Amino acid sequence: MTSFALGRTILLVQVTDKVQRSTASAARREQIIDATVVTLAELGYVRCSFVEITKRAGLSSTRLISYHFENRDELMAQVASRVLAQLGAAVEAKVRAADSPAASVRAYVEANLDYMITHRAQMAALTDLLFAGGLRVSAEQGSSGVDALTAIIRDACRAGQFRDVDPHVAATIVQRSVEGAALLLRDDPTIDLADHAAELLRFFEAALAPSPLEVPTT
Amino acid sequence: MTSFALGRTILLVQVTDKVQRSTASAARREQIIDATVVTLAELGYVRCSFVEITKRAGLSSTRLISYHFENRDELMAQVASRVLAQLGAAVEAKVRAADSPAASVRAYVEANLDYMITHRAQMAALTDLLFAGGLRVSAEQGSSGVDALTAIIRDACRAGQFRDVDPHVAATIVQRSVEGAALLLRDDPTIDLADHAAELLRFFEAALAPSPLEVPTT
Amino acid sequence: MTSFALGRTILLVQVTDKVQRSTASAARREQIIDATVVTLAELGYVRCSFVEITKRAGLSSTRLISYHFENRDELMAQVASRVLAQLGAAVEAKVRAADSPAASVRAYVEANLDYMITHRAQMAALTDLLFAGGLRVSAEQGSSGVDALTAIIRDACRAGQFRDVDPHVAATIVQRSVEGAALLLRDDPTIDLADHAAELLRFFEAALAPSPLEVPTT
Amino acid sequence: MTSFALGRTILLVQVTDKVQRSTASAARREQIIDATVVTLAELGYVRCSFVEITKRAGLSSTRLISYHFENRDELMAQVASRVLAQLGAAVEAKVRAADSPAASVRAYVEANLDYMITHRAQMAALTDLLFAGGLRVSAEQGSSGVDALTAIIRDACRAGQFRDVDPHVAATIVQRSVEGAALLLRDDPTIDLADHAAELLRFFEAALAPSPLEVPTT
DNA sequence: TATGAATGAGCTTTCATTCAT
DNA sequence: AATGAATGAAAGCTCATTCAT
Repeated sequence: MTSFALGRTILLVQVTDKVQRSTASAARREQIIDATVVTLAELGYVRCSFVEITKRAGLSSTRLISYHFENRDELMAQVASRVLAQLGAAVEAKVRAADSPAASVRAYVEANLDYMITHRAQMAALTDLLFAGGLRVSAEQGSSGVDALTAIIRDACRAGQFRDVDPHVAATIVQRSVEGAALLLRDDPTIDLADHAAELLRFFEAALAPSPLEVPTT
Repeated sequence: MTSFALGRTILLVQVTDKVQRSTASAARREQIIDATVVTLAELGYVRCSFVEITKRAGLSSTRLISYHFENRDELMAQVASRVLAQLGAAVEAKVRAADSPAASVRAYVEANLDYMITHRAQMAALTDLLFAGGLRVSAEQGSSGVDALTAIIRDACRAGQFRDVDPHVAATIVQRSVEGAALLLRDDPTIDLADHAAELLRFFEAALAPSPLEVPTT
Repeated sequence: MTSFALGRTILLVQVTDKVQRSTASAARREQIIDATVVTLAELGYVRCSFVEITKRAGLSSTRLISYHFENRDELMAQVASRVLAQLGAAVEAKVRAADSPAASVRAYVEANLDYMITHRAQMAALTDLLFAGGLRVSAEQGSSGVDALTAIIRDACRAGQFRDVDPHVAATIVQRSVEGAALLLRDDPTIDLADHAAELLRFFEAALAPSPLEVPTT
Repeated sequence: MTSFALGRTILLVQVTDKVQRSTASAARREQIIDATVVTLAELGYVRCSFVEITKRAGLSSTRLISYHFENRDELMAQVASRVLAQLGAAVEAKVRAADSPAASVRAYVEANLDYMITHRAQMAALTDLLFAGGLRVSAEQGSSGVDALTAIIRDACRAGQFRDVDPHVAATIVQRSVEGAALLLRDDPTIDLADHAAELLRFFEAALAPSPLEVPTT
């Protein structure tokens, strides 16, 4: 749902879940993915080896990872995909519940920061994958956050509910600021993101609010 | 000058230029740093190995790198330091020449984007180092574009030249948006950043412009 | 029928067809053997792994191969046995139909080359197994084209229909030249083997033709 | 010098000796190549691992092999190249010393078989590389044996010293028969190749000798 | 008859680094 | 200042095979 289309882009997050898998296998994959998230958050992409994942997952050997995933890249892509889906779902739910453009933007920002706070390992893993791992998020999965925001802002502008801004640029600015919060959190895990979110929203609301003088000047 | 104090923070950019070095040695170091910039831009942090740097520098063996730099981390820190200094100098010069807060912000954004356009490899290398490489800019080095921006915005707010915003949050938003441009450039090297810069500035100027209803506090 | 008793001799082609097997099982084995022939021809002995065979056979897992064959060696031996039997039958039929020693030799060479042309994958697989795979053909199986040829030539020599040559050496030379054709075919699949066969026969007929000065010993 | 262009052909023996190497390094490489020959002869291509080579070479670690050779393929190619060069030199010397076409053919056959007898490990290694290893000998290195023979036979035919045969086919037959001897030796290390050589030569001399009736019949 | 899951042993290769000149 | 040689550790991956159902 969110973009995070940053970093050196080499791999593509491509989910191939069309492959039929048994329940047991799916559970194993889940287990491995979860352990990989933890390992990534703890050691970073470079040191996130099969051995370390195996330790954290309590597997009998690294061979199990090779067995369940095509290769390291596929595993990492699956991890990113999983986290992105989770984050996307969380954000989408809150945005859908909003009843005005301003509320949508608010929901978008808050939902993102909320996820960051409550899913620190997932965020750390995701950031690492996208930056250090050189993972490129596929178009669908990656840009939908900015795209959704763009649509919301565009509509609000047309309806006169937002000031006349370039919707895509505005959406990008919001997105970057949201992403920036993840990095603040990384640098200082004790930071109060709720506060930061409030400040961001104050700024964006002021920036997007229709100017009282605008109508007359038109 | 710029912040970029993001990413997994493991290392500190610590410049050891106090050590006296011969001219020949300095030239060698320069050559290696340049090749490292290219390698980072091309392969990313993870795959930027001594072997790859050696190839691009045309060195006889990786031994030369080990000889001139304490270790991989020192080399990377030197690269970051070098690029940050260059970028900082470029930005600082233009910001100093500005004669108003609005002009300062404009200069800041434009100078950053200008540097990105004209120094793509350096920018790619820097982003990689700071995001993926987990480099933390030391206090002196990264006296932070955000901090400078914050000061500018704070003064402008007090003088009533900017709307009453949280200066640090505003500065952060500007900084993230500027950094985001680097990523746009990476994803699409043909993008017109000048255009993007203009749009960003339109947005920020509107967001920061003093409300006509606000009474200057001074 | 043919020799090919070459190569690093480690295994013995040992047909275990005494084991009673169901029709379904037999069909599966056939399917796997066929896929193995294709894989051998395509990738060579060393890289002909269960995984690759499985892909080409369209099996669900390599486990099916382990299930139907004792181990890799048995599978390979079965493949060799199958192809050798096929080749042997083809050659034997034509040689039996010949009505003179010269015609027999001609039939032998032509039948071999004919098989190579019409069964390229089988031939490639067989060559790989016998040369690279280190398969040794068991006595029964490989009652050896060389032996058959030797007998033919010996009889013809005694009857004065062939020049007085060492029958076994002559047979070996013919056999090697025939095998060599398989390699020509492999190096250049567009080669005209019929032409090559004709040239070979011209040579051998001249070499074996009784000297006009020799008096038939019979 | 000789062809042995048999087997699955995947790699190319390509000597890149243009690279300048120090004496010590060259000695190491030689040592490793020699140990590889022994290992190949002893275990075959498949089981000829770096570990086994290291044991036989008395190296401190397999890392030394990686250090001195680009990769496994390069090592194997170097081994083949080395043996082929040695064999080629031995054969060439004796063939050059011959003073008639018949003597040349005799020298060629004898020199080849002689090398096989006196360099069994080398021959075993070479056969393995070309068959099991899927090494393809480059044009220059590979076919020069057959080419040289072809030229000799062609000249002799034109001069009336050999019967009118297809020179290339005749050369190929000789070459295949010579190669066959290597395989005889492999199957039965106690075989008397000198005897075999003599028999081969008797056959070829008879086959190539100008027919006494030929002139009149023309 | 078939299959999913698991496995241990082994492979080559890459890495930054150190020893010694 | 430079270099060749060597190195240990660790990595991901492939292999045929076995356990269990």
